Amino acid sequence: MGSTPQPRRGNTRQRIQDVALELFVEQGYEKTSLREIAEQLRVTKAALYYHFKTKEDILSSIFEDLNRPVEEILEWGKGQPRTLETKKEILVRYSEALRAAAPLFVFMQENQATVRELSIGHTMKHRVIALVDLIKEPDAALTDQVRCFSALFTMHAGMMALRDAEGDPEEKRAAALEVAVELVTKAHDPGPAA
Amino acid sequence: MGSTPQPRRGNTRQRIQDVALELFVEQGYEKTSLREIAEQLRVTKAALYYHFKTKEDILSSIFEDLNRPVEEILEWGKGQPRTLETKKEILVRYSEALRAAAPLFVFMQENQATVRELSIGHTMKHRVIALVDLIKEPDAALTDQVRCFSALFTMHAGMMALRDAEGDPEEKRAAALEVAVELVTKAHDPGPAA
Amino acid sequence: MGSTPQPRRGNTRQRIQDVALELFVEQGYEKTSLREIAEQLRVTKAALYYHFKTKEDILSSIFEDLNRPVEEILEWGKGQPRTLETKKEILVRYSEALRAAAPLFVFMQENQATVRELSIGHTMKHRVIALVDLIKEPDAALTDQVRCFSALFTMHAGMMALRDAEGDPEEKRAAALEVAVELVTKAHDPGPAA
Amino acid sequence: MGSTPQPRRGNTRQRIQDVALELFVEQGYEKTSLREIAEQLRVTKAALYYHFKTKEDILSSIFEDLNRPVEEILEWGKGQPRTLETKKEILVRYSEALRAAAPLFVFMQENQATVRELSIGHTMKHRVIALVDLIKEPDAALTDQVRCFSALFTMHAGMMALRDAEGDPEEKRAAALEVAVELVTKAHDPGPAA
DNA sequence: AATGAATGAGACTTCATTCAT
DNA sequence: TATGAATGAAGTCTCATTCAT
Repeated sequence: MGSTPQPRRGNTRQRIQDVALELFVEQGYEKTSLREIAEQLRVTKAALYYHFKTKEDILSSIFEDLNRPVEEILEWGKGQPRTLETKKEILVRYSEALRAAAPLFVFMQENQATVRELSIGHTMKHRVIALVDLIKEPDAALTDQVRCFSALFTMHAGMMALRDAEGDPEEKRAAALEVAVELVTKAHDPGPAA
Repeated sequence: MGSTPQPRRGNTRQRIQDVALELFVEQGYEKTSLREIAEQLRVTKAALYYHFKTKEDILSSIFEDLNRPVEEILEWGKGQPRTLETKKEILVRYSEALRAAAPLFVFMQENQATVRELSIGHTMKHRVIALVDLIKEPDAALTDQVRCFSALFTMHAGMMALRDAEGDPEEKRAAALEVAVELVTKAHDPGPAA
Repeated sequence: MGSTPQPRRGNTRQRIQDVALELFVEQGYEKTSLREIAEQLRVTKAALYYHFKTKEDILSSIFEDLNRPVEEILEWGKGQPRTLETKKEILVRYSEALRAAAPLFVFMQENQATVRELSIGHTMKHRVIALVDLIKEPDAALTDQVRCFSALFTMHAGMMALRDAEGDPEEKRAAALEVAVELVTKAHDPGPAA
Repeated sequence: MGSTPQPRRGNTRQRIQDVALELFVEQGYEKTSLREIAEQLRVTKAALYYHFKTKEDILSSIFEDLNRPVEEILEWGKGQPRTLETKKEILVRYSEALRAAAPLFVFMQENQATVRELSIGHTMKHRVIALVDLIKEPDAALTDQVRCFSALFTMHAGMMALRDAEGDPEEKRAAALEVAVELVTKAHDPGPAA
C-alpha cells in the first residue's frame, strides 16, 4: 500500500513510549535495549535520542504521564476529612487509576530493584507513603499499619500476581478492591480486641 | 552427621554466595557484575567460574540452599488435613522461614522481572501457587483466593516495604503474621455474607 | 563605503561565528559540538547548515575573516627591503594583529593537532613559514633560524601561556614584543661570535 | 613465523602504550579511537580495557612513565642555589629529557586544548610553572619572565615546529638549547638598561 | 584452587549531516 | 530564514565467559 517510508507525522514520541512500556513490562527495564525499541518501531536508535535524552528519560516520561491520576487522588484526599467514607473512596479511585495504568504498575512492581535507583524511585516511594498516610489513622497500631499497606499491595497484586491466573480481569480487580476495603475498614476501627 | 554433605575444603564457595546475595539485594541482579563480586572477595572473576558455572548458577545455588525450608513446609502441609489449624501452622512456619532467608525473599520480590526469565523463576512460581493451594479451599470464591494471596504477600511485604520504616523487625514480622492469619481465617470460613 | 560587501540581512552568520569561536577556544574544536553552538544561539542545528556547509566551514570562515590582517602584513613585508627596521615593523604589526584576533590564535596554538588535518592547516603552516622568511636572513645559521621562530612563538605565547598569569594583558603583549624584537635583532646581526 | 596467534607474553601493556602514543601524536588524541589502537595491535578493544581503565588512563600512564625525568630535574633544581650555572644545567638536562620523550612532548604541545581538560593537564601546568620558577629570579621584571617562558617554549618548539624542517634533529636541539640559554642568561642579569 | 589475558557481543550515547517543509 | 525529524557511523565502555597455566 505505497512504498514510501510513511511520514510518521508527529506521533513518534508517543509511539516510542508505547513500545518501550510494552517491552519494559515484558522483559524488564535492563533487559530491554534501545536497539530493540528502535527496531520494533522501524527507526534508528538515534531517533530515540531525538525525542528523549536518555533511556531513563523514556521511562520517566511514561511514568509522569500515567501517574498523574494518582497524584490527583492524593491532592483530593488531602482536602477531605479522614473518615471511613473518604478512605473507601480513595481505594475506589486508586483501583480505577490502577486499571487505567495497569502495565506501568505491573512494571513498577516487577522492577523495584531497578526503579529504586532511578529518579522515579524516590517519587514512587513518597507516593506510596503519602497514600498510606491517607488511609491509616495517625496513631495507628503496627498491625493496623500493616493492614493499610496490605490493602494497597493487594490491589497491586490484583493485577499482577493474578495476571496469569484464570478469570476476568475486571472481576479480579473488584475482588481485590473488596479485600482492600475490608482491611482498611478493620484498620479504621480495630474493634474491641486490638 | 551434618546435613551438608559438601566436602567444603575452603569456604570460598560459601563466601561467594554470601557476597553475591548481599550485592544482588542491594543493587539488583542485572546491575551486579561478577567483577564487583570478585573484587569484594579479593579474588579474580575466573575464580568464580571455578566454583560456579554461570552467573545464574550462583543465584540458583543460593536459592536452593535457602529455599529448602519452604519446600519442607510444602511437604509437611500436603500430608495434613486442610483445617484452619493446619493453615495457621503453615503461616507460622512460613513466617519463620521468611525470617531466616529474609534477604533472598527481598531479592525475589524486588527482581521479579529478572527472576521470571531465570530457571528459578518457574520453581518460584510453582511454589507460590502450591502454598496458596494449601491455604485456600479448593472451591474458594475469587475474593477468598485474593485473601489468601494477600496473606502471603503481606508477609513478604512485612520484610520489604516496611524495611526502611521504623520499628523492630521482629515486631513487624509478628504484625504481618497476625494480619495474614486474619485474612486466611476469613477466607476459610467466609461467614454469613459471602 | 564599508569594506564588507556582504548583504548581511540579519546577523546570524556573524553570531554563529562568534559563539563558535568562543566555544572552540574554551573547549577545543573536537569537543565542541554543533548542538552546543546551536543551543547557545537558541537556534536549531539545521539553521547552522543554512549558513555554513560544514562544521569545518564555520572554522574556515572565522579564520579567513580574522586572518586577513596577517596576510596584509605579509603582502606589505614582501615589498620592503629586508632591513632590521622592516623586520621590527613586521613584529610590531604582527603583535597588533595578534591582539585583534587573540582568541583565534589561542585556538590555533592549542588545537594544532586538529588544525593540521583541516584545510586551514596548510594555509596556516605556509603563513608561518612566510613570516619567518621575512624576518630571517636567507642564509641564516640554524641558531638564527631558531631565534626567529622563537620570536614568533614568544608573541603567541604572550597571549596564551601567560593567559592565566597575573598582570595586564597589554603589558604582557608589550613585553613579549620586546623580547621578540631582541631575538630578531640578534638574528639579524649575529655579532662577533656566531 | 608460525601460524599460531603468538602468545604475546607479558608485554601487551607496553605495546598498547607504544601504539597509542604513536597514533596520538600522528592524529591527535580525540581523533584516535580505541578501535584503531586495538586493530593495529591485532587485539580486541576489550583487551585494552583489561590493561587500562579508560582511554584517558592510557594517556596518563604514558605520561607518568615518560615524565619522570622531568620530575627529577625539578627535584634536583630545588636543592641547588639559584645561580646562572644551575639554571644552565637545568636547561641542559631538560633538553635531554625532551629528546628522550620527544613524541610525548610533541603530543602535549599539539593537543593542549584536549590535555587541558584531562587529569594530566593540571600536572603539566604545574610542572611548567615550577620549571619557570627555577630559572627566573623571584622578583623578575615582566620582560624577564617572558624570556624564561620563551626559553622553555623554544626548546619545545625545537622538536616540533622544526620537525618537518630540514636538518639533523640533534643539531636543531643544540641550537634551541643555545637560544634558550641565551634568553635565560639575559634574564638572569638584565644588564645596565632594564 | 585460582590467575592472567583475552574475547565477542552488545550496551548507551553522541555526532555531523540531510531533507522536506 | 529557519525547523522538525531522522539517519549512519562511530565512540567509549562493560559484561559474562573462556582457557592455558
